[in-house]
Amino acid sequence: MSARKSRPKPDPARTPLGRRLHALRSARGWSLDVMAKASGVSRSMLSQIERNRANPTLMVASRIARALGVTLDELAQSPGATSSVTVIRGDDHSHHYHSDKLSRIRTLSPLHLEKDVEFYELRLAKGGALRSAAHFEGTREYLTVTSGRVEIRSADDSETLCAGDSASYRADVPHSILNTGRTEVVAHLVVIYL
Amino acid sequence: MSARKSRPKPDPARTPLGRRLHALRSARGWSLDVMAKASGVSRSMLSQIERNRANPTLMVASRIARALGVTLDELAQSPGATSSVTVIRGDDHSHHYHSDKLSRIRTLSPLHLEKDVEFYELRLAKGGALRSAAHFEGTREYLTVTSGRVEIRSADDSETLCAGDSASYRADVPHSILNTGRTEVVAHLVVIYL
DNA sequence: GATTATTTTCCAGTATCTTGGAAATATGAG
DNA sequence: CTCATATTTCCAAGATACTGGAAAATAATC
Repeated sequence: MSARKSRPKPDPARTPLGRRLHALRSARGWSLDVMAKASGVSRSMLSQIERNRANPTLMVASRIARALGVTLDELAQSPGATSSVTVIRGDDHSHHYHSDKLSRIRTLSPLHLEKDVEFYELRLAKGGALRSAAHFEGTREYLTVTSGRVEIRSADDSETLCAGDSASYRADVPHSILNTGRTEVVAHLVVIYL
Repeated sequence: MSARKSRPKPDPARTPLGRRLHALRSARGWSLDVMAKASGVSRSMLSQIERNRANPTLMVASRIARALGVTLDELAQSPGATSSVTVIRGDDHSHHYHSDKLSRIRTLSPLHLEKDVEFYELRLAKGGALRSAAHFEGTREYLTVTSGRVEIRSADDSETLCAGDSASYRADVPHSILNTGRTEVVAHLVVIYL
């Protein structure tokens, strides 16, 4: 029949999951049935997911991703619509540190490290800033402020951190760390290549 | 009371998701209520997920991952059957540091950090050692030796590092860092809760 | 120990995920 | 066109995800 019952589910669905799944499946010429057998998820379910009439459980989504050979993030997360900065407030007692007059970054792990982790000690004089271009996709930075106040900018998000605060944010977009306080900033930075 | 209703859900659950979530949450000192507000998922749901009494939808899982600042894969994927010890040789120039006579660990990130990353500065006097019990499953440590020589032991593997070398290894098994050289060891350690 | 506050778990109730099988639609052959 | 086959969508039915508030357990304070 051509007439719908009245649009069963308006489904605001900001998730492009359905479209993504359909693209991936049809791209490799799989029918719903084939896909069902490959993933262990029923044809009905797959159909509903593709039409955005249901958002699957993590378990089902995981099975689908595995059958397609993609990661969950590749399947679910929109290219860059995820949050950029996550802030966790720490307690107030700032660690006392000796302060220099110059801004500098000291590498605590070998430069150009062939690893997926690097870490640094950061010192920003008043007004100093560290601006970075986009790193490899999936790169993430973890910053802990030991003293001073800094502003983190990643993509469109912006957050201010005080002594004791920590933040993690995407580093695969242009990002910067700014000293917005009146005192020197001492912080420690961990960069993780996913 | 003490008597269970009869075990409501045996739940074969090969997914360590609950444990992972609990680890990540408690690692940053968040209560269910705080986590609920941060993620937009109800306390009840979070509690059930942690106890493996429910597997969330992709939407809910995504919210949780975003609140924690981790990717969906980091949250959901299998613990990662990666190798135990991975060694990367660095160049020789060791950073010069002043040496103490006593072994000690200095925390560069707030103790009981509300993050899934912690890092320390390690100082081991001659013959000193740091032995750790198993951490949460999926925990991994990244060690960079600034000076001295250390031996890393994780599970059955053992590797010796010199100044400038880095190593990553599983920390969800008993592991230890030993000063096997004649000089003091200075190293930096990053602990990541997967 | 008692009281208060905090955190976690339990408990309906509602919404919806998930599935097997039945309709509907599309594709092909003769 | 008719029939047969393949693919997708629709449809009950059962299971369970998800939530808000109550109860239980835990921690903190006096």
